[in-house]
Amino acid sequence: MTLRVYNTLTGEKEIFVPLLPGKVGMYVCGVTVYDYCHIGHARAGVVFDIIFRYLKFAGYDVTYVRNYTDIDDKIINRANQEGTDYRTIADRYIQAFDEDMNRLGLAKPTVEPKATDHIAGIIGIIEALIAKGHAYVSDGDVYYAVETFPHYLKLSGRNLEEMQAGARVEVGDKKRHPMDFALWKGSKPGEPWWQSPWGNGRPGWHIECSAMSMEFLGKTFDIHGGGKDLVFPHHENEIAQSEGANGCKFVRYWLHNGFVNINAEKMSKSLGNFFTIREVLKKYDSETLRLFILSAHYRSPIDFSDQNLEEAQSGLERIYSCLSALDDILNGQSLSAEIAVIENPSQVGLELQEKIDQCLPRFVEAMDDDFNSALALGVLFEMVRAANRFLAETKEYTSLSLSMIAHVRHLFVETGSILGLFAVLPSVWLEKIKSAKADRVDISPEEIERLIVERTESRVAKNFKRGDEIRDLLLAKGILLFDSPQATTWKVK
RNA sequence: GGCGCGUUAUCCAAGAGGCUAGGAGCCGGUCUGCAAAACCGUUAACGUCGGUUCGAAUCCGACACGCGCCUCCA
Repeated sequence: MTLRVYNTLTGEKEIFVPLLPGKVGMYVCGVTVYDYCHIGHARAGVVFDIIFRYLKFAGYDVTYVRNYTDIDDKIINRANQEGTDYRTIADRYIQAFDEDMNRLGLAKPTVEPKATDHIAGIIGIIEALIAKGHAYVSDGDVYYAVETFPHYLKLSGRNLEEMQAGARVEVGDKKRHPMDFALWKGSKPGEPWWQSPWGNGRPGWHIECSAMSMEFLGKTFDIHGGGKDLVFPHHENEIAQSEGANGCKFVRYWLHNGFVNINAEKMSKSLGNFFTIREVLKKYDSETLRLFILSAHYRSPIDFSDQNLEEAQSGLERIYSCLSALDDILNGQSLSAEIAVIENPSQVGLELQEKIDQCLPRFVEAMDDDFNSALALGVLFEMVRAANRFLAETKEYTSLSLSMIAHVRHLFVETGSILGLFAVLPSVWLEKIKSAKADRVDISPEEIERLIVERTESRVAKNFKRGDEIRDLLLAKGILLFDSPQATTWKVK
């Protein structure tokens, strides 16, 4: 397997070769903890979660660092609004972040450092930058002099002159150049502060990521990720800081995920068109949200809408229904060695065997191509189709067919562990969806059960008219009935 | 204004010079008292105009439309 990744720095897909064979260092920008996370954060979390999982699956020893930026103007503003201190705000939203990511089923990163635990490292880098002439002190603040770094803006492919042309950059009177950015901010009265060679103050945005990545991954490491909106200025500034201070390459592969849109427009706090993760998870199951996110390539924009989430749910239901049927057979059948010493696999059996053989290679091929989860899911849906067909046409399960079914089931466990899907017992997941839908319907399960009993009695008495009336009545309330020889079951449309 | 990205059937969405993507849906069929689920079958696509090529959704150019970054943002 040869992994190829799209590198923002070069604008091309490149063969992934880690710095040290068998090891990967990966840093992903987490969040500034001043509010609840929205679906955009969920996407970034899920995308880098599957990248982390896939790298491990590919045999790498991955060190995955995802930070909390727990000191920042926004946090301070929020604290002032609520009349409390910055720590209270930061801790509250760190906890909320952890809850949200946990519910989304994200694997824990190797390290989750906080900016405020790395003030010494931050100060060290700033000192190095001043010593090398990349930074200057100005009235208690320290600024990075962007003109001293020749590669500035190499990631976003711009140049300083163009940036200034139509720019809305305010020239701070403390700055030498309008594009210079703060490394250290002197604290105003009432603001949190740490001691530094330049007086009491706090770090600027950007520097904490340089410090924490260097602490855990070294001066040069393999992968740095984040949302597209971080390319400029955040990641551009990180490069300037780290490469300016260390004099060596900072990051080998830059990966950026696309936005979540609402009606084709970017979801963002400033536009006010965002949904928090916890809001969405009230309505949709977390694996549904995951499937929705993974059904598009991570670099493309995705449009968040009820219709798209419901389609994702239907798709996931299709998979879980199949898995549930597989489980029923595997749990219900005991292997009888006597059956079929010689088996002639049927046509559907041969098809299924072919899909089984191709499943993992095709899945891996898709993921190797810049983590093409949408294509990988397509492979799994083909597996579902082949398995359903096999189940529908197989009357007696021989040891061969049972082992094929077990193999299919295992493939979903294996690929699911990479995508973070199918982690729930199928019967439990299906039941959960059913009851969640039932909550939205204007009729109680007890009432439904009562009507089903009445309908069954009518049908036994060949009173199909009454039976159909009841079915239509329930259908009008969004309840579908399924008759089988054993019993009548129901689900919400 | 600068830089960049996108436009695939009813909708969502992969693919990227000749090889069935996939999902949701529509319409037939099997099953069923009639249905549903499941399965089978069928349908349909590459924004517009040029160019390169034996062959173009795919490469090149122009145009149109949409979006993003250039200000805090995942």
